[in-house]
Amino acid sequence: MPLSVYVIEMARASTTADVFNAIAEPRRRRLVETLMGRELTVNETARLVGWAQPAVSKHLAVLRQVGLVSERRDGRYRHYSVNAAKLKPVRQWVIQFDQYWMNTLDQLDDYLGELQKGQENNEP
Amino acid sequence: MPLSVYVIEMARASTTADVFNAIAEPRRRRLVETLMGRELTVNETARLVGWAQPAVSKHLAVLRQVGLVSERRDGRYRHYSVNAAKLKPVRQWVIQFDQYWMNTLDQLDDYLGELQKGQENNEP
DNA sequence: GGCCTGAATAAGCGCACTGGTATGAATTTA
DNA sequence: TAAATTCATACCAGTGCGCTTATTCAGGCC
Repeated sequence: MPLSVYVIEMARASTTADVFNAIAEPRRRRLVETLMGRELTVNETARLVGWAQPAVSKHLAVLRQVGLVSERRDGRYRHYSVNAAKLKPVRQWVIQFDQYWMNTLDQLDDYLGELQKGQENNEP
Repeated sequence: MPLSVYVIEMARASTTADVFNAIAEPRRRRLVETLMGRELTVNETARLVGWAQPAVSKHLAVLRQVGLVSERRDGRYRHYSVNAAKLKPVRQWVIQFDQYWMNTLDQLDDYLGELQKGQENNEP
């Protein structure tokens, strides 16, 4: 008699499994872009991107479950904002391979340009 | 009489739709890491990661369809390698938000450390 | 030809996602 | 209290995924 084990068969990782899965959906990336650096209500966001409100709410729920956005309640309004630091695993994973493709001057220039920009934004 | 249109309803974007979806799967990220900077056959790869050969072949097929890996045929062997530059869209998308979370000295240090490493690898 | 190895592909299973519409809950306003 | 606004959630449908096992395809070797 074989030993049976209950296995949760996961056809494809849940969208809320991690940040990688959450941002695989283009519309969720669009939401992150839209909310980055500011705070918007659901309806404001829906108007900006031009989608139906339930679609926005549901995508925001996924982003919230992986911690990419936070919700602040204010009466019947819910203000959403982005926790950009939650993108760190993705950033780290991609950046580690830079040495394998950034081998032309053009690409190195882009890289230095981004660094410059980042430094400026971190200066007092 | 309403105008009917045949719509291919895609519940979730295909894993081969773009690089974001392709690397959402942890095992495919593992394959990218394993193949990065070298060239391995399917069986070599399978032994390294410890999975069955069909699993490796199928994940490699997905990565190949989005251009993340290339296949070089040599007799009955197929050597796979990574096209790291295909990660550029992901890299660009994530990096653009650095200014929103890299605001401590620690994180800036990490950033500069990575730059240093990249520069060294690009020197003759 | 026959056999072995390397690799891709097929079949079957269970599941969770997406979009749209409709509904429900919570809060504010008249 | 009733009406209106904001937002979340339930429901439906169709689809593709990932795993495992078995099979097929292709090339090399005797």
